[in-house]
Amino acid sequence: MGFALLGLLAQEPLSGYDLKLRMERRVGNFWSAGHSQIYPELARLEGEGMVEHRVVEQQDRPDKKVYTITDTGLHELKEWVTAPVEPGVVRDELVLKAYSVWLADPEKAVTLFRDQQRLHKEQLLRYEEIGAWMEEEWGEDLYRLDSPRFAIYATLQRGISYERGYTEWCAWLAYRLESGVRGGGARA
Amino acid sequence: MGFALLGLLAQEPLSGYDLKLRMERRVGNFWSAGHSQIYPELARLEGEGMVEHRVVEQQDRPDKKVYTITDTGLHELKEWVTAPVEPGVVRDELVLKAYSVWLADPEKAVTLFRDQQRLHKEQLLRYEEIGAWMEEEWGEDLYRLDSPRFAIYATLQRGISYERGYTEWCAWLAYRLESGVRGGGARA
DNA sequence: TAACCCATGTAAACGGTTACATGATTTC
DNA sequence: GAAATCATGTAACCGTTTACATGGGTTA
Repeated sequence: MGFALLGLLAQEPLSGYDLKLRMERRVGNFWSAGHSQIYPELARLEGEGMVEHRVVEQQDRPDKKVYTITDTGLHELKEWVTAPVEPGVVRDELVLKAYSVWLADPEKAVTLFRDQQRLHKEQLLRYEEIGAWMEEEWGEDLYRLDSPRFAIYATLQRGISYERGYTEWCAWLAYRLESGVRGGGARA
Repeated sequence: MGFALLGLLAQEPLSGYDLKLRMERRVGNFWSAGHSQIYPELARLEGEGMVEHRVVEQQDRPDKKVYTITDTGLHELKEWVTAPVEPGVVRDELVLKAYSVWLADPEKAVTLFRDQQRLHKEQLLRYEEIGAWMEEEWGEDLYRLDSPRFAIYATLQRGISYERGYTEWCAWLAYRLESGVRGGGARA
């Protein structure tokens, strides 16, 4: 989790509250955390010398602690980025449901998977819109390997490929459920 | 987690150890659990009347408890299968790394993503082989909506679409990293 | 004889979610 | 006057992972 915060702070100094807002919107669409995780984690990172903060006083709003990544933190983050990853476990409740779909009423199952197809399709369209916006607004930056915009665009591409795959799978399964056969009857 | 166990027990009675073996191989490729989670969970499910067990004595091996799903358990499982799902958070360490890849040495990053591409490609090929085997061996069953084989095949299809998408994304990113530009230089 | 498989459990640690807690300012 | 935003924290709970624990039988 700490590296998600460091990844954000490597781009710009932010308060815990700012980080919370960005983490709720899902960092790179593939991570998230609530504020109750963020504040203690910032304290931990500061204890390890990865970040430091200064208090910024505000008139109309509560004062805030603005965190900055340190050289140590930046170094650790860089090391971590290219360090090998062990394959993590993927957990997906819908796929687990699919595993027992043979027990279900096919009509209800169709409803479930068509609904999910629609939701993932909507998310796909949102991602594609954002992608088009980035291409227009950020242009050449998307090809600069040392630009954060390139990295943000890269994670968005994974979002697009993920949602496209998910949508297609839902559609495939819903179609099979609609046109399939129950019981010992033959196909064709 | 309980529904993963119920889903397996709906197909056939199994011991805790049998369940452990199947859960390690990832139920439907999208769930897993260790034995330390399974045994207490089975006790909980039995307490709720979802499963029951009888002790099977063996000569050459330790005795075992074989669990069977009850009518209650089967009913609960059926209800759950078509119940709506709240969109869960996807956490992917590699995508989180991609989010900070602009800080990294591009050569090291290429190594990371090419390695991951290869791993996901290999998994894809394994899945596709299994799929081809199922189509050959299970034939018409893959079209019978009330056959467990249909459901297993359906989850495998998600595995295939997932690994294909992942492989393509890794390839896309690695390619960009190989051919990309560093610093303020223009593209083309 | 050492390692591995079968078989079943408990305990500690860890990470994440939900709930508790406070308080000022601004918008409806 | 009520609700939402800004801002920061703690505490309890829950699910998962790792480690501890035992013990007989088989294979290399």
